[in-house]
Amino acid sequence: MTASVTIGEFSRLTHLSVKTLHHYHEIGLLAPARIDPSSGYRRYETAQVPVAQLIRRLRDLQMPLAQVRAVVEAPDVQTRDQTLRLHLDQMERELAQTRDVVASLRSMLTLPVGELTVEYRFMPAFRAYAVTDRVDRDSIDDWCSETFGLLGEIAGRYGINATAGATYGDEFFTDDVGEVVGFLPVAPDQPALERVSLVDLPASYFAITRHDGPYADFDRTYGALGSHVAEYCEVAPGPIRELYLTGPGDGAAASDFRTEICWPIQRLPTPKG
Amino acid sequence: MTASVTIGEFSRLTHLSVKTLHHYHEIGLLAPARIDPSSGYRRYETAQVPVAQLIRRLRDLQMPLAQVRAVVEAPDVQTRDQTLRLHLDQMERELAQTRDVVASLRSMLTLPVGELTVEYRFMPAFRAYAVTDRVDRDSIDDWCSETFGLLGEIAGRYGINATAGATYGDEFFTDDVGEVVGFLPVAPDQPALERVSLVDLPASYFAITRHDGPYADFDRTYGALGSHVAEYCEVAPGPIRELYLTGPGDGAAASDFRTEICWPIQRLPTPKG
DNA sequence: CTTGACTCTCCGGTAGGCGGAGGGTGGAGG
DNA sequence: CCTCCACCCTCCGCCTACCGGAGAGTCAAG
Repeated sequence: MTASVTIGEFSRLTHLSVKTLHHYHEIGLLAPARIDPSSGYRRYETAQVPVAQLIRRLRDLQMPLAQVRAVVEAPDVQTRDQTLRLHLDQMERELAQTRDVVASLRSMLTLPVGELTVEYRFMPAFRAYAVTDRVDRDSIDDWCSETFGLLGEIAGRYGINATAGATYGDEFFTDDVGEVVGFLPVAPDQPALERVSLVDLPASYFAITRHDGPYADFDRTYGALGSHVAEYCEVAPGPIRELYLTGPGDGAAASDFRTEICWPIQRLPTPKG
Repeated sequence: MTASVTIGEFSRLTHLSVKTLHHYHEIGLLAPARIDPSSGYRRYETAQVPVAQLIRRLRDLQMPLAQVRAVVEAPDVQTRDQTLRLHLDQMERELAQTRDVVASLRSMLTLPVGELTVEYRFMPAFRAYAVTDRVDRDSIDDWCSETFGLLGEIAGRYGINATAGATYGDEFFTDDVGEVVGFLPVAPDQPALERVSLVDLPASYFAITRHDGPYADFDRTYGALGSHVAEYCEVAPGPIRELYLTGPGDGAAASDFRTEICWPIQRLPTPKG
């Protein structure tokens, strides 16, 4: 039913390099069926080929070895397939995202840098329903769709007609993980709810510009606005705000999204610097 | 027009971490505009933001820093955009490929392992038009479409009615790069041509199985056939052959591809081992 | 003058291996 | 039986693209 082969033969059967097999043995992911006690030679069984191939495929998909291990060591087929399916879904989302970045980079090649229109605005303090979390940058899309799904639902139920927004702490950008607050402005006498908290956002001056288009292009607008602020304003501490004038919740296409990006500043800049 | 900022501010403008900026400085990819001689503090210019953002985007697409450097240091915009467009095309091909692997992995989850039908056959020596190259595994798809495009064209022009194939040296699988020979069998008196060489393929016994479906699933059939050979046959040296019974050149869908995989063996196996 | 936020350099570690040195094995041919 | 060569072993360092932290210097506000 099954034959014993040397590491070189096994390498040919699985298309994994000898070095890789050594590595997988060392970390205990794929140990040879037995080891010759005198020579130390590894002997693999042909029955191990399918496992090795599964590992190879998962690695081809950039799955980290830790996750690969979770898959191949899954106690039963159901668990294994479930884990796998999750990763595949994940992969497909990332693929779509990469496609977006590629597309936006392409458009960046053909389209010139647009003019930047910056508006200075004082935003008074206001109360809002809010969802606060420490969010990882990789999962911000999921988090947003969940959060603004919830806030949108609440807005509909209570007849709140306000523009939702979010604040992003500095660490979110610099450390790729930080505090994010999704908010929906409400009247000061709005009652508390279970699923969202009630917060007061502080007043501040802001340098504001509108970003038109998909979120994949945000970095350019951020950079342009940030450069502008660095040149003409005094930066104030506190998180950056985004106001989602038109977003996915409005059933618009990504190219029709409208977002205001609000950079906190100390005061209105003096005309001419 | 431009303002000088500290590394921390620059980090916020570009969403690159301070550590990353240090790194880019060290390798000379993105040096600060100037360095304070007394304190050693880096000072960046806001004019550097777009470059930094380009780098960030390219890194998001997994582009190695060496290539990123080639792009940002391109002498003119034409060169740069050309390099970039090439990489983006490349990316999109890889994306498509990844999608295929994901799809095949999904089907692997649902479909059982098929029966393996192995046939033993003696293949006499024959002459063929051939294209021989040292091919990298990453570029095998491109190489094949080019090679078999050429061979197909020649077959059409000279009225050759034979099944094209290829041989793959061991190193192609074990080292991810090796000699590949695309061939088109011809009569022994076939005249030489300019664009392809004329080679004689040696006779050998083979263990042969037919792989039905897209090439992304090859590894399973390879593993199954290889395991079979390891159990029942004596492996012979020499490259593995593939015969493309039905392939992309025949206008078929990937699921209708038919390929014979031929594993060289010493002799016909003795019935019952 | 202190405090706290920033910044500097240097060292070490991470994943997932690759490449090579130095030395032991195994089977085939002579 | 010997020798040869291909194969195998372990160990060490290197690779990319950074991250984390230590220890020390710097800057601006209070």
